[in-house]
Amino acid sequence: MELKLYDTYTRSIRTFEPINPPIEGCSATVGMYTCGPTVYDYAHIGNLRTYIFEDILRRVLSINGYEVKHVMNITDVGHLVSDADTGEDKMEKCARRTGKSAWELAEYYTQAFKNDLQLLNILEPVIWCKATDHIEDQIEVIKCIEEKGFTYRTSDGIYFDTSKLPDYGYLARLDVEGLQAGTRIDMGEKRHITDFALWKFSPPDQKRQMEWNSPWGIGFPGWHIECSAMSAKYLGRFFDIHCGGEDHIPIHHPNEIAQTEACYGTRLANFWMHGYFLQAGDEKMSKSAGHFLRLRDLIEKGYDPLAYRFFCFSALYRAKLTFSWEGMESSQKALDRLRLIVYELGDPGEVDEWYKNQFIEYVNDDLNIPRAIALTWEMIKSDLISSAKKATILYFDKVLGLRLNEWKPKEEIIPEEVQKLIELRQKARTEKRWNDADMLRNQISTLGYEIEDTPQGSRVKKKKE
RNA sequence: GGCGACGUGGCCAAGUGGGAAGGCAAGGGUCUGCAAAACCCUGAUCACGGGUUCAAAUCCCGUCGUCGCCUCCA
Repeated sequence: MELKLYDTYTRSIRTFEPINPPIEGCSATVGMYTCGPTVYDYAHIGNLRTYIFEDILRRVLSINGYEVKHVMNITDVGHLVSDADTGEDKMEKCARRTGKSAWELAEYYTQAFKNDLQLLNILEPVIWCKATDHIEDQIEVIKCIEEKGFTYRTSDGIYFDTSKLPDYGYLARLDVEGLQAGTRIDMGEKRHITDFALWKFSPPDQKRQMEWNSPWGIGFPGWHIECSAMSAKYLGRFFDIHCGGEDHIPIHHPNEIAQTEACYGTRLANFWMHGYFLQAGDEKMSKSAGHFLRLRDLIEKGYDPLAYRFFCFSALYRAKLTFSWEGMESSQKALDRLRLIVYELGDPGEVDEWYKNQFIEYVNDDLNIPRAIALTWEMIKSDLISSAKKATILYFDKVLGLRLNEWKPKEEIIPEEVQKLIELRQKARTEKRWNDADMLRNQISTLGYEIEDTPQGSRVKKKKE
């Protein structure tokens, strides 16, 4: 079945074909590079939305029969606080603030990030690559760009001269002259507003925690070069899909493309895909503005990380999604219901072909997960036999990744005090002393437990605060 | 100021030329000693005003509104 994906580069939906045809007897391998985190702080749930989108993409590629070589970078150096290339390095700044070393911080936030991915059931990249582990590779690419004549030197670094690429910024359809006219940022010694640093020199008066020797002097690589260097190293000079957040469309990705075009003459990736922002109420979530929620915050409020994953399924990846606690509650409830239904379906039998094909059609239509979810509910309500429903939904879950097969109703540990009251109430009920029974139910409720009477007897569960 | 996106039932949102998905909430019902849970049922002239068309939520123009980018950001 055809897989259609939206490509930001051409601003159109295109049929996906892998660049490298399959070797006989094997599935085709698809190269996928996803811009990873800058590890100077925790990820917020808006960041995580993008990684969930990329995970869905990867899983959809898989069910289409592709082997996915998924690479994600960890940016642990060189990401400046300003695109004017005049600000500080985020890692160094954070290190100074906390009194820890930049290396320790990078390690700490990398682990925190990986932990979030795991909680969200996001498949681990096949290759993780850290910017600081690839300094030599980055220097090589900068040398190559320099040899081709695209660089110039200022007092604080080596810069990329974007005016030498006629189609610079094509990905974002940048109006370079318009930008130039409306200059709002400090140009420093840059020749053009869109020029960016490839290599920054360490400040002469200051010893940086992270710095390396290079043909141009002691310093550190610019933010964009790592992606060009590492993607070429692991996936080749032209690979299948490059992903990131929508915020990368105007700056980071055009710069990556510029570097790669200058050095290798390719536009880096065949498909450019971008996840759109999670809105926090009226505005977007932002680290710099200081208002953001972490996955941890959701967990502390009693939500399951996978309920957040499910929440992200309510909108297309290419549309903004508004976060609210009401929405979170809605997703948690829906997921709880789905889990119980799936659990009670019993053992899986045969996957239903019609629903399977319908599902693939929806997810292959530029990852229309909301529609796939709607189909899931329809399938659940259909008159298929239980074993077919179970097998079919477990097939869906290869893409949805909700761990539906692992879920079991929680065994409640009931305190003895509550257990006694339940027994008393049961006795009152058999003796039809309804007033006593209701009173006991109130007492149990005060202790934080809810009672559900079923034909098999009373079931108790802890109330959610 | 420049560029761009969006405006679908109470909330989150699919649908982009011909029957307005789905989830949550709400109301009604079945069940229950009463509840709860579960299940069933119910609802939208698609921001507004023009236009194109046999036919428009869907295309075109205008108005209003919201948001994003042009500072770092997923």
